[in-house]
Amino acid sequence: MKSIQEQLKLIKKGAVEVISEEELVKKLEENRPLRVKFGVDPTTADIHLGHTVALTKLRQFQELGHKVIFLIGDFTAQIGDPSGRSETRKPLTAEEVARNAETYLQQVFKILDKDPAKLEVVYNSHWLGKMGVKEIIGLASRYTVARMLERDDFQKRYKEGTPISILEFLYPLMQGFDSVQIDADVELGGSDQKFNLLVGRELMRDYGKKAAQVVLTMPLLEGLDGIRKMSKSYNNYIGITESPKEIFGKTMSISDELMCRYYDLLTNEEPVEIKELHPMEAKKRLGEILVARFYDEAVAKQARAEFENVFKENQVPQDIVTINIGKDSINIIDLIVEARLVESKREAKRMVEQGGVKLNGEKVTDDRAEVSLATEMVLQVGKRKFAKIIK
RNA sequence: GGACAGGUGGCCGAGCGGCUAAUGGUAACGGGCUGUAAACCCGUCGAGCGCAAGCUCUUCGUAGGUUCGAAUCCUACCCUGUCCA
Repeated sequence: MKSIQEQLKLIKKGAVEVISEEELVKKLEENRPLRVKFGVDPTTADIHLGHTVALTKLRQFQELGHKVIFLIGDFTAQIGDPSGRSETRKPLTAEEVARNAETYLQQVFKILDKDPAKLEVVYNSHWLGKMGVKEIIGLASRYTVARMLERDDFQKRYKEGTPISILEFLYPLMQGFDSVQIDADVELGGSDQKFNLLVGRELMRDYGKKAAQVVLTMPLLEGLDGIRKMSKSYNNYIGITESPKEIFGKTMSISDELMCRYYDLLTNEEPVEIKELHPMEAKKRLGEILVARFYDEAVAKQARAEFENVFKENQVPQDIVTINIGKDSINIIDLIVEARLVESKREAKRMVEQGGVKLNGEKVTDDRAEVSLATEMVLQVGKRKFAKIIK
């Protein structure tokens, strides 16, 4: 086992905050596998690169000989969280949650070690589902409104006059109660989770635990736009189950600045080496690393080759959909709609007007053009939408 | 329980009887530049018909109503916030 100092160094790598380091050292000195809690809400099935930041950290804990307690918030997911923005999240059924949790775990196992000594998967419906009103009230009595409003997100919304439901006050409490149940030594989370994690600390003390959990927060990964955090609802994410082509392609479209950040948070590459490369080369490498992580080396190389083929040499991608029209000739607009490359005729027409439509590499400028389907041809709309057209 | 304010296109946010498919910003999409970068510039951005000028349908919380005509006025309901109790 590594020395305390070495462990500490690795644990702190990339982290935003450790609360508190002293307590962490004390726990490490006990020389036992620590129980490292990490919770997710299985509201969506797919995980993306943003999640992998924390997962990678969990993996490090495992490698240091600690045990990850992977908590599926199946109970909380069934309630529906009104938090944040305008759209209230709709409650999921038990089946949906179970299904999501299953696929979620499947993906998580790509990163975490499944060894039961190092990984325990728990569901919070186990204890939360059994709580009675009395116990819930008991839990609620341990925290005050003033303290709740300390959370900057609540504070902001309160000042702005946007709604905050009581349920949202309950979330941190339930999450904290999970820590009590699990007997967590450490809880890991994104930096936006700081408040909730801290509530867990206090609740543990309140429930008479000898030592409260140490809080470790990780930075939030910016999404493809480079501004907002990576999130499904912003549609700026790279999902780890996406095709190699997509992962690679999306990676290539990020800014150089963001690329550095991704290197930082998602890889073990040395920053110096990267700086020496041409940015494009560096980015291709990043794409390869990412694809390799979720698939393998060979697939990564292939994704890169494919990319270079398509964009540098203006070739058509390999795996495009084939559309069977069943007619001898067809109007170009109808063809685009048939091929489902756009959603309406108007949009198809705009595409043609704007010069974004190509047939076998030739730009189509007339929206009344009749296309003869005697031979197989390739239709391209915009930079990345392709379809093979056959009669 | 009472008084007041508000709910508009993916989001933010103007409009407050006809000139409004609805200013502006942002996102998205197309084109240019390039490293399919980013930034930047130009353009598009509800749908159907038409070569086109243009026509038609659907959209401003929900349901009704007034009017030749409503996102705009009235009524009821739903939702949100503020202040008072």
